[in-house]
Amino acid sequence: MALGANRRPDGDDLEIIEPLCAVFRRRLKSEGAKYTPERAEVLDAIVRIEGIFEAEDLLERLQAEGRRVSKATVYRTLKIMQDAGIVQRVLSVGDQARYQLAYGRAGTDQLVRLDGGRVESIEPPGLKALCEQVCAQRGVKYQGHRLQVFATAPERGG
Amino acid sequence: MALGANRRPDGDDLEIIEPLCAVFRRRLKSEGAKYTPERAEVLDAIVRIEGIFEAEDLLERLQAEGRRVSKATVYRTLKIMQDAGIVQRVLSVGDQARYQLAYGRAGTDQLVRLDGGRVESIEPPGLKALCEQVCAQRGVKYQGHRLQVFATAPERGG
DNA sequence: CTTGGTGCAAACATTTTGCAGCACA
DNA sequence: TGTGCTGCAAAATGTTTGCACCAAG
Repeated sequence: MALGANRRPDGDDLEIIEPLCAVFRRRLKSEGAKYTPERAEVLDAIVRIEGIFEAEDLLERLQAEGRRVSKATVYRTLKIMQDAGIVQRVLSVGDQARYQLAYGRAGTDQLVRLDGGRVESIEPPGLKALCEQVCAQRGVKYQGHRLQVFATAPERGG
Repeated sequence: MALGANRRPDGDDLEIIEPLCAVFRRRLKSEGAKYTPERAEVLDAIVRIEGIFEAEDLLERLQAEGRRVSKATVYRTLKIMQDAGIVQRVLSVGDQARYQLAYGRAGTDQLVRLDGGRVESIEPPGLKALCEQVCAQRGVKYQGHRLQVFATAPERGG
């Protein structure tokens, strides 16, 4: 289901879809851009992925679902969404660009399960202060930070 | 100056070059690989860069200095060094893979200048402990972490 | 000598871009 | 109705690989 049309109030993602969609439309309008079905599809897919994804994940997912969205459009939309603050590039462990939903969800800090790929938000106490301190020491202005903590399931027989 | 030959005890990088070179040679030998002049050049360039670099930085630098090392060799050497733990990939802000010396130096945490793109390594005190604590609380095994702190030049008139 | 390494250029994978027709505002 | 958007495929990166000759051990 695309975002703009036929939205029903019973989806469990709606709490996030609704405002996100609005943010996106507002942003698009503010720069004279259009809210097209393709862009809605992309946003919808991103929301449903619920985690970190690559451009190709989106493309595969959309095509597997029979959506008619081209590679070029996925990349173009992703770029717009980055500028709009809807998605953000996250730290990549490997080669490709990876993104995550940046709106409505979470802080910027994550616990990444290396076994399975699940990602959850964390809020380590005092982290922001620590980062601000680093900046203060170097005489630069703190603008933000992002932390990934990597973990695996605890050992059983070890 | 390549690493293996003509080393003199007055260089200020030697304290790091020496053991690194040894580590590299040992590693190469352990897998039946050879210690070639090209590999020495690459290692030398990496040490002299003293920070985060991309493959192309190495290539440019080497070629600007008249070293005869090809792109392919730079990439191949970089891969070997990664496996050997001599360099590590670090978080990329843009598109390309970035590396830094992983031996004797620095961790994975960075201060990213949003104005200009400079990246430098930082070591916020207690960060690792904080991350380990997060893992402990969730009952997972800490495997590592990565932090990026974003900053801009301090305001002057604001 | 043998085995692995090098440079080159072609192959690759990912992301970007030019163009002609199409659809949103 | 006009401007921007789409898909396609070609171009543009950044990285890897095949091959013939060369060098380290």
